Amino acid sequence: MQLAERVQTVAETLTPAERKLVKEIISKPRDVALGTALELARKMGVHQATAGRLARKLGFETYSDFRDAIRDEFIVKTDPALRVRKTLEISRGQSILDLLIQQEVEALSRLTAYIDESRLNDAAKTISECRRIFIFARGNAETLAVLMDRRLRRMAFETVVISGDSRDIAEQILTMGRQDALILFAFRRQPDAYIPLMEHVRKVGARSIVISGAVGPSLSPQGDHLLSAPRAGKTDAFQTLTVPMAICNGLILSIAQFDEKRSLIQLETLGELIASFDRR
Amino acid sequence: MQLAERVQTVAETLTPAERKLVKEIISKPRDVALGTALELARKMGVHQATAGRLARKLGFETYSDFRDAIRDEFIVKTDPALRVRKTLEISRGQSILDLLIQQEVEALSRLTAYIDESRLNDAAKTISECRRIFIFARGNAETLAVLMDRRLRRMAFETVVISGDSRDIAEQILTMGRQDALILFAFRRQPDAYIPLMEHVRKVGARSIVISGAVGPSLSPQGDHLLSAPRAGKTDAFQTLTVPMAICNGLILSIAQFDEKRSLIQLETLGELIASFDRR
DNA sequence: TTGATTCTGCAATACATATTGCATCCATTA
DNA sequence: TAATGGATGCAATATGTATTGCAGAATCAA
Repeated sequence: MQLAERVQTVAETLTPAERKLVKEIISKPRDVALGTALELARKMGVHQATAGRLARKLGFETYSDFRDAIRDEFIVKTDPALRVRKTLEISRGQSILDLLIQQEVEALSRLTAYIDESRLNDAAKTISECRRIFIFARGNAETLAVLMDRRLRRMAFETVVISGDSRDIAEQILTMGRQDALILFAFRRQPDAYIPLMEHVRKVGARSIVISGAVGPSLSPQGDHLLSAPRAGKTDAFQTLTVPMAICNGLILSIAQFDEKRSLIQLETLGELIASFDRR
Repeated sequence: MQLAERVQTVAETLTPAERKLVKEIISKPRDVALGTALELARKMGVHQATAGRLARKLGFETYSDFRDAIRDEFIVKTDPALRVRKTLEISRGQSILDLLIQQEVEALSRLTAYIDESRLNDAAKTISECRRIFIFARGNAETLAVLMDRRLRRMAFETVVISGDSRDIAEQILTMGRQDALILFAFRRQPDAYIPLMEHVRKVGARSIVISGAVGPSLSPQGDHLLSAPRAGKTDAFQTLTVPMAICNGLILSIAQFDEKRSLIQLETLGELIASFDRR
C-alpha cells in the first residue's frame, strides 16, 4: 500500500500535530526516509513521541518499519542509468503528464535567458510606486489576471481588472492618471484593444507593464516594461501559462521586496523574504 | 572526495576482512547507505567492529559519517530534482527568479511520483462521462477555477463555478444530480464548505475530483478521485500554483484524449493530440 | 462552568547501533 | 620452533534512537 493511501485511510482521525507531520512526510519523503523520528519531529515543532505514534497510526508496527516503507517507495535502489532509460521510455511512449512536465521544465529553465533580475526589478519598482493598478487580459490569460489581482490586493494595492467590450473598457479606464499603472497580458496575438489602451496610457502619463510570450517583442506600440519569454510547447499547439505565471510570481516577490525596503525592514536573505511572504 | 578515491588511497593497507567489506560497499552502495554496520558486517561474514574500523580507515570520524557520505554520493544524487537544483546553483546566482524557477522545477519533477497516468485517466474518464461540471475553489486557487472553467467550456462542457458564502453555495448546488461532477481545489487547509459539499455530492450520487497539495491525503471525507502533489516552496511560505496547474493541464489533455476516442478519431501519438488541441 | 475526552510533551525506559579495550589467532621472520 | 606484530572477534560500554506511562493542556459537550 502506498503512503498516500495509508494517509487517506486514517485522514479523518489525524490530529493537528499529526497533520503537520504528514504534510512534511508527503512533501519531502526523501528527507524523512533518511532521518530519525526526532529530526522529523523537531523540524515540524512537535514531540518525537508524536512521530512515533503517527507511524503506528499509519499501520506500522514501529517507526523503523514506517521509515523502511518510505525508503521502499521513495528511494531509488536500482541503477540510476536503468531508471533514466525507463523514464524516457515511458514519456516517449504514453504518459501525458511526463511529456507535459518535460516541456514545462525546459521552458522554465530557459526563462532567465529572457528576463533578468534588473528587468524584473525595474517593473516591480514601477508598480510599487503606483497608486492604482489596472489589469487587462483576454482569453486564457484571464487566469493570470485573477492571480495578479488577488496577490496585489493582499499587498494593499488598489486594483481594477478591466473587463468587457471596447465601450466597457473605455469607461473603466476613464479615471486612469499619471500615478497609475497598467499590467497587460498578451499571448498568441495582439489583443484588439491593445493599441487604444496603450495610447491612452501614454496620453494620461501612466505606466505600462506588458507580460507576454513569444509575441512580446513584436507588439507595438511598446510598453514601458516588457516581460516576455516563450512558453512551453509548440507554437499553435497546447500552450500553458506556467512560464508567464512564473514571471508573475517573480514580479510579486520583487514588489514585496520593495515594500519591505520601503518600510525599512531589512531581510538578510531572499529565502527569508520568500518565507515571510504570504504566511498566514 | 569520492568514495572510490578514498578507497584507492588506502588500498595498499587493506586487510582481507576489510577487502570483503569494500567489495560490497563498492558494488552495492545503496544498500550500505541504508543499512547499519552490523548488517553490512554480518552479510560479509566479518565482525561489526571491523566495519567500524574500516570507516575510520577511510578517513571518517565515525561509521555514521561514513554512511552519510555514501548517502550523499549514491542516494541524494539520483534524485532528478536535486540534480537540477545543483546545476542551477552552480550556473547562476541567487536572484528571486532563479530561486523561484529552481523550486518550480524541483516540484514539477517530483509530480509523477505522486500522480501516475492511470490515476489521471480515471479522473479524466469520470469527467468526460459527466453532463455538468461544478467547480469549487477558494483563495488563490480561484485562479485555477478560472482556468478549468475556460478549458472545459471550450470542450463544450457545461460548467458551474461555485461562488459566494454558504447560502449561495447551497443554492448553486441545488440542481446537482447523479450525472454531474464536482472539481474541488483545496490547498493549505480544508475549506469550510468542504464537508457539506462533499456530503451533498455523495447524497445526490454525483462524482467528485479533488485537486490538492500536500494536504490532499489528509482531507476527509475523501472524494472519488484525489489528484494531489506537493507544491513548490516551503510549507507556510510563498507557494505557487504551478504544480496544481500542471495537474489541471494534464487532466484537460487527458479528457481531450477521451473526447477524441469518443468521436472515433484515432491519433497516432499523444504528441499529435497535444499539437491538435487548443489550436486556433 | 464543569466534566469527560483527547491530545501532546516530558521523562524514564527499552531497544538498537556503534565504539573500544582486551584476548586470541594467524602469518611472518629469525 | 619461538617471537613478533597486526588482524580479528568478543564483550562491555557508550551513544543514539524509539517507545511508553503519566500528567498537564486543550477541546468539546452538556
